[in-house]
Amino acid sequence: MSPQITYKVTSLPTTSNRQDYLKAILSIEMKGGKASTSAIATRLSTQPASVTGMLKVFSDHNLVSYVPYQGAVLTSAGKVQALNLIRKHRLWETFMVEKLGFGWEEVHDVAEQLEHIDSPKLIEKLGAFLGLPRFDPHGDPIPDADGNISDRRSLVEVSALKLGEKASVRGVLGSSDSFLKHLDDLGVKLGLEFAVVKIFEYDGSFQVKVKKEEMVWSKKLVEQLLVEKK
Amino acid sequence: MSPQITYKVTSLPTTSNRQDYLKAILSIEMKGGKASTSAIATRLSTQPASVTGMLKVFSDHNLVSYVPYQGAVLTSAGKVQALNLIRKHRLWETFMVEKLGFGWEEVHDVAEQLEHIDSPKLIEKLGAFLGLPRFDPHGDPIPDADGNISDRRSLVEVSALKLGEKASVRGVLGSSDSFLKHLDDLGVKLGLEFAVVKIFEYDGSFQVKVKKEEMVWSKKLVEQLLVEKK
DNA sequence: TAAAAAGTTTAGGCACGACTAAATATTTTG
DNA sequence: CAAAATATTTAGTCGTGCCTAAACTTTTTA
Repeated sequence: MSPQITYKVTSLPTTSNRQDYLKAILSIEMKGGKASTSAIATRLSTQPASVTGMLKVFSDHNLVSYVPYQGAVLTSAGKVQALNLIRKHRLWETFMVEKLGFGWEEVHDVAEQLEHIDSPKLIEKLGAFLGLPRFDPHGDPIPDADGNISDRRSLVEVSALKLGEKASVRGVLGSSDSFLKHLDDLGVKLGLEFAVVKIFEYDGSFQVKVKKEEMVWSKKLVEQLLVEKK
Repeated sequence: MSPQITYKVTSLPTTSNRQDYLKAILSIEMKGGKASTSAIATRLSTQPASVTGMLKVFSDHNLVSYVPYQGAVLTSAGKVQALNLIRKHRLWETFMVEKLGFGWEEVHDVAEQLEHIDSPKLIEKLGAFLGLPRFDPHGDPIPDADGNISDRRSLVEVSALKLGEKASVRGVLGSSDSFLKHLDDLGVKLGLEFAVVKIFEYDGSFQVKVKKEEMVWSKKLVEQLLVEKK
C-alpha cells in the first residue's frame, strides 16, 4: 500500500464577500494587470492586510495560486467561479433591460445582488429564456456555462458595415433611456438579424432589410448600435 | 423650548435571518396561533433563547410588540415587512414556473433566496411583467404592493363549477411536473378565462369554451385546476 | 399549590471579515 | 550598492450577528 495523501476536501463556503474578491481579481487580470495585494485592496476599498488574509484562504482552497509578495493568479477553478459570477451578473442585467424594461444604468446594483443567487438550474433556464445571449445589452460578452467568452472586439457599430453585409444586433453603446426606448419603438431587439441595403452618404443613415421589411436607421442610431457580422 | 426626547432612528439592518423571523411570526399569526417564543423556535429550528434575543431587538425597533412570557405580535410595520417578503417569494415562484418552465416543487428553495433581493423597483416591474397576478401557481394569494391579500378561499376547483359559469385559471393543486406539462400542452395558463359549456356526468369531464374555441378537460384535470369565479 | 412546562437570562463561543501597528521584504533611486 | 520609499505580511483586536448550554423565573396545569 502506498501512503495516502489527503487534501482538503471541504469546499470553501461561498460568501458574497469572497465572490467579490474573485471577481475583482479576474477583472484585474482581464485588464492585463497583475493582481497585487494593493490593486485588489484598492478595487474593493479595503486594506492590503485584509486582502492578504483572504488570499491565503483562497490559496488553501486552490482558487488562486499565491506566492507572498507576488500577488494572486486565479487557478482554473477560481477562474471558473469568477466567470460564472460575471455570467450571472450579465444575464440578470439582460433580463432586467430586455424583459422588465429597466434602463441600462439602473440595473448594475441590483445585478450585484442577483449574481449571488445560488442555483445553476435557475441560470440555465434564465439563459434559455433570454435566448442564450452572448452579449449583454451593453455589448459586453456573457461567458457561456463552460466559461467560454466571446470577444468584445467582434462587435462593431452598424455604421462600420458595408453595403450588403449581414449582421445581428448584440448591444448598444451608451446607456440613455431614450435610446433604448427608441429601439423598442422601432422593434429593434437583441438578436435581430438584418442586411444593409443602402447607405445614404448624404446624412449617414442606413437602409436595412429585416426579413422582408425595409427600414431606415438614422446616423445617430447606426453609431450607437453594436452588431456582430455574419 | 420644551425638552427634546429622541427615539432610536437608526433602522435595523435587514438581514436574511431577521426576515425569516418576521415571516415565521406572520405565518404563525395567519394560522390563528399565538407567536410564542417556542412556536417561533420550532418553526425556525432554533433555540428559544435565540428567539428571545431576536424579539427584543424587534421590539426595540417597533416591528413586534413583545411582553416577556407573552410571545410576540407583529406591529403594523412588522406586518408590512413580512407581507412584502411573502409577496416577493410568491412573485418569484410565479416567474420561475410561468416564464422559466420550472416545476412547482423545484422553486421554493430558490425563491427563499430571491425574496431577499432588495429592490422595490425590481419587484414592481416583475409584478407588472407577470400581469399583476393575485395568486401564485399553487393557488396561494400574492399580497399586493400595499399588503392587501386576496382570500385563498375564493378559489375553487373547476369540478365545483356549474354549467354556464365563467372563471379564470388561478393555480393548481398538487405539484406534479407532468400535470404542469400537460397544462402547458393544452395551452392552459394562469389568467386564462373560460366558461363551462357542458358537464359529462358519465366520466366527470368538462367541456369548456376559451374565447371562440371549445375543449374538453378530463376529470383528473378539473379536480386539480384552481379557478376564480367571475 | 406544587410540580411541570414554558420562557428568559446569563455566559460564552464561533465564523467572518474588517482594522491598526509593527515587522519584514522588495523596488527604486541617487 | 546602499539608503529610502514602497509594498506586503504578521500579529493582535474588534464588531456583527448569530448560536448553545445551563441556571433561573414565570405561567400553566393537575
